[in-house]
Amino acid sequence: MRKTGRPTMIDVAADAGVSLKTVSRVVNGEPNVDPAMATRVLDAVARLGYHRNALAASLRSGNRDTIGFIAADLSNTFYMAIAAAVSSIAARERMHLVMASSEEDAALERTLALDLCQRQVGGLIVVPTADDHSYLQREVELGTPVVFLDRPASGIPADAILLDNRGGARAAVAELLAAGHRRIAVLLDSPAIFTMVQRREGVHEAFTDAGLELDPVLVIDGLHTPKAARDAMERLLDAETAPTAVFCANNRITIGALEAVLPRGVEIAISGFDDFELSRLLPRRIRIVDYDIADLGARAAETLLRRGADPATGTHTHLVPTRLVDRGGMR
Amino acid sequence: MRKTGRPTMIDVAADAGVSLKTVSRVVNGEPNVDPAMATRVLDAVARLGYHRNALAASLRSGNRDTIGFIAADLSNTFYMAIAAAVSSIAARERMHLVMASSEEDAALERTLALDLCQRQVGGLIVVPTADDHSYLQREVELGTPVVFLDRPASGIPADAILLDNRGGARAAVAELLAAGHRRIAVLLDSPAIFTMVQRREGVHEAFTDAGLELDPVLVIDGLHTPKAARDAMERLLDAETAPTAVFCANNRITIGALEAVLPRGVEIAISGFDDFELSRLLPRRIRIVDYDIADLGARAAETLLRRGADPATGTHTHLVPTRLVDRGGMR
DNA sequence: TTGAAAGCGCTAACAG
DNA sequence: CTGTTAGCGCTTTCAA
Repeated sequence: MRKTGRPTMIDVAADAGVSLKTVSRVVNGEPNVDPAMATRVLDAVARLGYHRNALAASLRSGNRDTIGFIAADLSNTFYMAIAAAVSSIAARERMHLVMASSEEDAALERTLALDLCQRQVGGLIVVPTADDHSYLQREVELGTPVVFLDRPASGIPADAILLDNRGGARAAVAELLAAGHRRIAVLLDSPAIFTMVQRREGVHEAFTDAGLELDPVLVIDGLHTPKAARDAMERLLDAETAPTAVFCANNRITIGALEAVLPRGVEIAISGFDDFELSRLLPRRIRIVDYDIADLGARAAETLLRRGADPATGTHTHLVPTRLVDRGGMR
Repeated sequence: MRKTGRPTMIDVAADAGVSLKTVSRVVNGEPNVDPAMATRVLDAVARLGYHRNALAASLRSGNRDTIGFIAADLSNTFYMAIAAAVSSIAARERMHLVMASSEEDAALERTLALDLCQRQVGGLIVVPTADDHSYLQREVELGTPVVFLDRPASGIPADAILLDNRGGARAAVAELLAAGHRRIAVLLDSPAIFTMVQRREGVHEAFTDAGLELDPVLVIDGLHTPKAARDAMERLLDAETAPTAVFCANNRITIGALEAVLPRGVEIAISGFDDFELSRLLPRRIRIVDYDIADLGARAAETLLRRGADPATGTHTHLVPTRLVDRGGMR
């Protein structure tokens, strides 16, 4: 019982009058221990208030029982929901989840990822912000499974769990076109974001499929906050030839657009990617490209655990399907 | 370079032709190292792809650089938001956050907490579900700071960060009374939950202050889901003497009540504890007992870190203030 | 079935 | 400024 004040196996062994190894056996529930001895050890454990030091144990055995999760932005409920899903799978496997946020900063992502590897995580789930992940090559080779989420990795072969961004956006816009809309506004976040590029492609595909063309004036990107989206939407509504419909490329943008549209009470069809809390309570009906967010996290965790077992060969990219649903329309 | 395949300091030392300790110095950025040697070491580090094993390092030094967070229910956005706030403070201190959910299960809470202690966390933030926390007594004595969040601990002296539940509920109901409402319904979750008891007390205080009495028929508790709250609200609205106002004791209940009220378009004042995403977009105006949720998490983290420095004497309970705000009314 | 000894990868203490 | 020697608390051989 030295500097930390915590009793060690040695203390327990001394107290029980057995060897260190016997204590180890009892504490770890190994078989072939004389019941009488086991009792003596357990008594000593209780008396001293002994708790095994899991870190020291894993040092020698090499057991890795924690999963690292690096979100792009923890203030976004999307990533929090994924973290919750991953956490629940981790708990099921008796593993721990340590989470961090790169704040959409590539350098920070790298630091955090490498930091977690130094902490000997059993695996890493990353929502990539960086555009080059070769910095993880070494860790992958050394046996740390890495799964990318929401956005693919580059410069390194690895599993990835992605949404069907293109298909979802395409379906949403195709529906608007089928309803007769021609002047369809498209609001997007920065084109530096993978999902935005994909969703934009989906929009174009829908137009192409219909033999129509998208008016570039109605396409606005770089909308990173609901406020920016609201302002953009207001400008569109004030324009001479206002759109009759709008496709919002993510939930923050949808919210911003709603903030512009609702107070005016203007007639405009709204369709958005990503569901959000309380979308059902909205006063007007909107269409949402929805998907199972818990499934996204769960698949990532499961893919990671499977990788843990067998080595890193034949990486896969999983596409999580989307579906169009009705939201709002209450009152 | 043994079983794990990962190079160790010994490998680096051999490669650089210096002693282990010199490698340690360079790797840890300690001063007083000859630049020439440092370069040689750094070269070897790069050549071998060496990364320091943080677990092994902390084994000897006793450094604890991870914070454990046990939420009551990670599917609740309230706790997720807190986790995000804690994570951000942790990051600022170069610490990691490992999170888990007790799923409102006392036994699980205990298992998780003790588990994290075995992993040598530098501190624990717990949203308590258990009604006895003496199981943590030992760890606290041994120097692991523990802070309770949202609900107080029992059977153990410890810091706690709580909301001003009573004051918030009281203010909300006082306002309804001042507006002339007399038949005020009160919807609550289970009275087994600390916050519910407090908020209920606040409601009673408001009535007492006004020299009025609360009609017990209008008080309904045990509402654990939005659905249950909606059903209860519908029953109240169908009753002969329907309430003219309702106080909802948490956000899930407020949402349920809204689901009952909005489609009917009935006139009833709604006041609820806890803000929620998009409350601003609601079609009708409601009053919310709001507070800074990030502040709640940040205070917990900061209290924990302060405890880390000085020993566990003079524990405090911090009350986070609430304020009444307008929400909704859009459209 | 039990135990002694070696070592996981690193840091701490003390010399040189 | 650099290296040597212990040891952190536990698991892992390998004997007894």
